[in-house]
Amino acid sequence: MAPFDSGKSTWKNAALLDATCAECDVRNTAFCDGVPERELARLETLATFLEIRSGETIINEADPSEFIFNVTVGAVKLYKLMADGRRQITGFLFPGSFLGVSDHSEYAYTAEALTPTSLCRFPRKKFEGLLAEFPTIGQRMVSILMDDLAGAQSQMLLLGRKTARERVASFLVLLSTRTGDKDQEQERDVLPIPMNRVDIADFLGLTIETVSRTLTSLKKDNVIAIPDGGHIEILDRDELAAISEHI
Amino acid sequence: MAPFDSGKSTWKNAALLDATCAECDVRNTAFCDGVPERELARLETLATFLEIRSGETIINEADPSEFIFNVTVGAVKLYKLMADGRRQITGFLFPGSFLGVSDHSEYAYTAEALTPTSLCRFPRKKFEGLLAEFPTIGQRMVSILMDDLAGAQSQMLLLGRKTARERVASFLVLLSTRTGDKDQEQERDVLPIPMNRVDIADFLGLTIETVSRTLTSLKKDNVIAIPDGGHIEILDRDELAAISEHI
DNA sequence: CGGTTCATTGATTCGCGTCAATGCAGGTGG
DNA sequence: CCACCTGCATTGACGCGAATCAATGAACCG
Repeated sequence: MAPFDSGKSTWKNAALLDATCAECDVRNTAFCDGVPERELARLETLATFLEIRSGETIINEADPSEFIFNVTVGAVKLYKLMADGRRQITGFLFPGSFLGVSDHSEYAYTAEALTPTSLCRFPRKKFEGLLAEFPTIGQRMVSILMDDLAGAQSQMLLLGRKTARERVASFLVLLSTRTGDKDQEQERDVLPIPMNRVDIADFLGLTIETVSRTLTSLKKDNVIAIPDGGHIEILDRDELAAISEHI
Repeated sequence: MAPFDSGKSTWKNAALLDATCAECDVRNTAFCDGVPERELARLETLATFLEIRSGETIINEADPSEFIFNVTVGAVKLYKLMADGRRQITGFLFPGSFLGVSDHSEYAYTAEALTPTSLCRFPRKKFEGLLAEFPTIGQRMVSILMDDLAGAQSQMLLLGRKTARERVASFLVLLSTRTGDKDQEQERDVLPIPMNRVDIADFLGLTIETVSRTLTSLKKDNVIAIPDGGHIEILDRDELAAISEHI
């Protein structure tokens, strides 16, 4: 990646796309599922479709939360920073995920594209109008946010109480449930890993060295294989799940 | 507390109360704020009012999520357990808080009363009907759940990246913003601490010994005072906030 | 009073972080 | 084509912060 390309650009530089809600890949998983088919044109008038390059920032923590987003293609990381640079990645988003959680009127996290990513964007004000107009969106949003909150609780258990080995195993189990639904290599359980070691470490509350050592250890125990940096193959799923919960 | 009293009872043993939504203390902070005044009677037909003793369980992790709750009086802890007994407290709830987050159709956590607690309860199915009937409830719920999610993200930063000293300081700052709004001793910053050291440790991802040592250290540095086990006085709020973010 | 529970304090251990060196792939230019 | 980067991952040596193990203190209560 060219130097002027990394980290500094935002959605404001993003390419605008000419997409439609009716043909959207995540039509039935995002909150749009709460909008009846015949009203999709109405939804579309409020939506803007964006395309983001890898490494670009979508929203910044503590900025005013003017928009909400749905991820339609790609992968996104969410993180919070401390003043001295310590970072906690609070989640990875994949197609269908909601993006733009705010505490009162400010974004609660920074969001950055891990891969080339497509999004649809709604102004928050208009979105609140939509909630009034289509109560089923509210039901879908409550369901989505509760699932996200349940995921956050599980991550708190991981960060507060699990060992490094349990964390890495949990991460792989989690990843395997979130990605690769329509891949052909499903039975061989080869996970694409769109994030680097730094991201994994900052997600698990560890260092890159500990992540690396732990992956090596799992490899030595024939639980996983590492064909290349971008992929991990799960050799023994039951064992991995057992390690993740210390059974 | 008598032995037969601890941990085993649930809301099924709870005393039923004869309360009203109109007179409710949290009428304007809970999702009920989304219901217009004239429709409160309608809301009330769906609500059951409960009173729970200290130490009693309100819901159990992985049980079917039949109900949702609002806390109206008292304090509640939420936690997840591992098979070997390790525990992570994922939050403390105070009056106005929503209770009953579920992952699909199962509760995501166990909830237990820290003090004598009053709650109102709604069957989940009926609640979904309410969402359809009063879209403003959906808006309130989205706002409440987003605030909870933002809080969960902050806690992930704490658990993943903060030192013991930073965690304890963060906890005290957090507590001071959640409790004691209508107390007279506001300016002296004396926090009531409804939870014991084990609960604090399990919330912060530490041990009781580390919590105790850290509190002693903060006391020695004249940042806090500990008049008795149930209270902590904040002597230097700015310093405490600085420690919590390592500035 | 003894008994129980909870908090504090001290001594020691250990898992993971820190520091440092090496490996390895991809890109660039002579 | 190969020498030389540069960025990321791996591996090893060592140190530290928090956990563990253990003892003591303090409050409460039958």
